[in-house]
Amino acid sequence: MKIYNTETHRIEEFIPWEENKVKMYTCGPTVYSYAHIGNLRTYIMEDILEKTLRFLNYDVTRVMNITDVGHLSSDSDTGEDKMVKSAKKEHKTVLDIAKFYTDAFFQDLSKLNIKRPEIVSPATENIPEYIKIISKLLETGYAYASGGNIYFDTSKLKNYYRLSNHIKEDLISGVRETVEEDTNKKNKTDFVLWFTKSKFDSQDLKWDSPFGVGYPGWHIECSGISLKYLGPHLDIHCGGVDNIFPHHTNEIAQSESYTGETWCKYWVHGEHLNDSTGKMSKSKGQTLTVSYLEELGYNPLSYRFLVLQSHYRKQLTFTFDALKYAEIAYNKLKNKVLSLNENEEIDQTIKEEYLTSFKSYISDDLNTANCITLIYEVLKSNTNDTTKKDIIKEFDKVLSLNLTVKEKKEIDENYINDMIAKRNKAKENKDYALADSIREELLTKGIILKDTRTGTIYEIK
RNA sequence: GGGGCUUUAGCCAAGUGGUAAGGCAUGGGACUGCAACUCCCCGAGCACCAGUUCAAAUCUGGUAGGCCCCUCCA
Repeated sequence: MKIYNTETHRIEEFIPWEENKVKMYTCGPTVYSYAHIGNLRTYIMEDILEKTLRFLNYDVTRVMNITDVGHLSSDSDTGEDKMVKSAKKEHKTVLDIAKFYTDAFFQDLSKLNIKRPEIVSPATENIPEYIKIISKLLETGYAYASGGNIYFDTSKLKNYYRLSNHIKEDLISGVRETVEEDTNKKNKTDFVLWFTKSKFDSQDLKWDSPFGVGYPGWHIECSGISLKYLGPHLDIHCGGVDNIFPHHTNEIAQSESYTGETWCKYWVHGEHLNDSTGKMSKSKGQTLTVSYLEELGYNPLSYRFLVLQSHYRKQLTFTFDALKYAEIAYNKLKNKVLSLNENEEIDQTIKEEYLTSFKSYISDDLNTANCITLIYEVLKSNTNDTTKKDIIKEFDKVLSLNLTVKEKKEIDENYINDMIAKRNKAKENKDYALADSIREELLTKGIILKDTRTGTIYEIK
C-alpha cells in the first residue's frame, strides 16, 4: 500500500507501527449545520482508505470525533462558538443542535455508502481526557495561563511548522489586518487549550477543571480523543487540506509534547470540492447537501461515482452537468452489471488476476479512477458473466457503489404486467396512441418500459 | 508577502523517458410504429517558452492560469 504523506510531501510505502494493525483517526464534523457534499468528499476518501486497508487484510481501528463544543468562529477568545451561534439562531439548546446535525450527518454518510467508524466520540464526552493532557502540558512548561485561558506555547517547539512547511517569519509578515489579535498570547501561533472566559453569556456548556470553569479549545479535542482510544501511536490521521494548518499542526504539538514521542506516521488529506466560484462554503448561497441532490432527483451514489472517478488529492469542480453525466454513466454501468447471469461457474484464475490488478491500483495512493476503468475491462473480458459479476462484487467491497445490488421493487408487478399486456395488444392493433398513453402513464409512476428483442421489460426509476 | 496543490479532448480522467487507456456527452449508423434500452463507428498530441536526450505529456529552468492554506471551515 502506497499513500501520499503530507508530512514528507511524497508517496510512501505504508508501514504501520504494529504489523498488520492500523490505527486510524479522522476528524469529524462540527455539527452546527448540515454537511455539504464538499465536506462529504473527504469522508468518501477516508471511507475508501479504510475499506482498502481492510481489503488488504489489515486490522483497522478507526476513530472519529464529533465536534460539539469549542469550535470558534475565530481563533482568539473573541470568537464565538459555532455551536452556540447556531443554537441561538435556531432557538434550541446546544445539545439539541448537536444531536440533530449529528443524526443528519450519519444519514448522509449512509446515503453515500460511507461506513460509520466503529468509534465515534463527541468532544463533550471526553473532558477528563483534555484536563489530563492540559495539566501535564502545564507541568512540563508547554502550556501557560494568561488572561484566564490556558494556551499552548508554540515557541517551545523546534519543529512546530513541520507539517505545513510554513516559516514563522512569513506568517508574521502575512498577517491580515482584519484578524483580531488575542493579546493574551505570547506568540502569534499559540492557541487556546482551555477557555474560562467567554464573552458570550450563552456559552452554556461548561465544565469544572483545575484551571477554572470553562470549556476546551478546538484542537485539544482531536488529540484527546485519539490518545484515549488509539493510544500514543497513531498510524493514519485524515482530514481536509484546510486542516493542515493550524489544526493538525496543533494536534501534533499537543500530542507529542504530551507523550514525548512521535505520534502519527501518515497524514492523509483530501482536496476540496469547488464550485465555479471556488471553495464550497456553508455560508455561501445554496448549500449543496445530499438531501438537496435527492430533491433534484439525483442518486447520492452518482455523486460517489463522480468523486471516485477523480483523485482525492485533486481539486474537483462541481457542476450539475458533471453530476448528470456521472449519473448517466453510473446507471449504465450498474445496469450492465445487473444484467450479468449468475448461474455459471466462477473462473478463479481470472478472478485472481483481476483482483491483483485491482489491489495494485487501489494501493497506488487510492487510484480509484483506474479501479473504475478496471470494472469496464472486466465487463469486456472473455470470461463468463458469473465470474465478471463476482469480480465486480469484490471491487465493490471497497468502492461501495452498490453495483451488484438490485433495488427493491415496491410496485405491484401484476399491475405492471397487465399494463404491458394491454399496451402490446394496442401495438398489435396499431393503436399507437393508446400504446403511448400506457407507456406515459407508467412513466409517471416511475416505471420505464423498454422493448427488447425478447419482449417488453420494465425498469423502476 | 510566504507555503502547498494543480493545468492531458465538451466533461471526469489514466499515464513517472519510447511515441496519448477508459468512461460520459456530442455526431453518424444498426435496431424500433415512434422512443428508450442495446450494439457499432468517429475526436486531442498533453497551458506556454526554452533546455537535456536518439527519444518528453513524462526530466530541468522559466512564464502564465486555477485553487487552497497562513482567520473558523472537509
